[in-house]
Amino acid sequence: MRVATWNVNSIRQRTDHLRAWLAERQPDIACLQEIKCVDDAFPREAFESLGYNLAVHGQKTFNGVAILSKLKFDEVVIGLPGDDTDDHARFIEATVSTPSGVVRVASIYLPNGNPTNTDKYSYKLKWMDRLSHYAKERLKLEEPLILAGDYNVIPTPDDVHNPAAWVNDALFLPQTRERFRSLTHMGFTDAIRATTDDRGLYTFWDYQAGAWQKNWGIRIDHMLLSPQAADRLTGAGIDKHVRSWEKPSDHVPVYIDLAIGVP
DNA sequence: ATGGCCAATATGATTGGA
Repeated sequence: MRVATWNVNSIRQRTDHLRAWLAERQPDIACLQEIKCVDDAFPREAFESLGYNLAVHGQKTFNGVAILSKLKFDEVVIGLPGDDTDDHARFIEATVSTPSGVVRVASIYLPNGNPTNTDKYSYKLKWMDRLSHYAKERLKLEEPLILAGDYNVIPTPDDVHNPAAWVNDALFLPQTRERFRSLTHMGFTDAIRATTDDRGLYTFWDYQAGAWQKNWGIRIDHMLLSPQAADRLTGAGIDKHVRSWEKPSDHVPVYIDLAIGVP
């Protein structure tokens, strides 16, 4: 089974890119972030015609997440538990059945948090605390679980071209990285880091200042695996070349391969 | 790490992104 994640920065602007990449990489499940439209505006037919089922949690103008799956969904959960007043569309979770059992996947769009002297940063930290609480509960199920998405977290200095330039940024502050580590310490595996120690592996390059051309990138899109998923991990990768396509998203896809058979 | 971008909005300027 292949599972992937991609912040597409508007699904309507990236429909053709996503179709091309799906044909190329052939994921069984793809988590999307920043679809930037309401549910009814999602171009469903473009993906249903490729054999994907869709679970969409959209929002007008901003945010929005979705999951595409070749396997049919058993359950879908909309919204991260823990705060009924949070109206941002940043979380959707689904389960599918395989011959070897259930697989649970979440598509996550964690808040950016800048500027850090505003309530945007406290919202980010609270959101991360909610995510930790949810993750700890889910671990008790002892299922293969993949928490995939745009975390807006640079985990270590090896994950950014110029660490010094990011020390005061919400993506790299100690409190942010501390909360990300709490996820790995409770038992989740960062799939990319489980397969390589290479530096300079990035998933985002800013549109501005020629960041792509200079390879000024950051690694902020992650796939965290429960022990039952990590035990079946056979490979992981970043589709960097997609950033060089015409009119690209500023993020590129990340994918994993699991030793879980699909019909 | 900011000179340089991009997307959505009844839009021609503003907000958000990272």
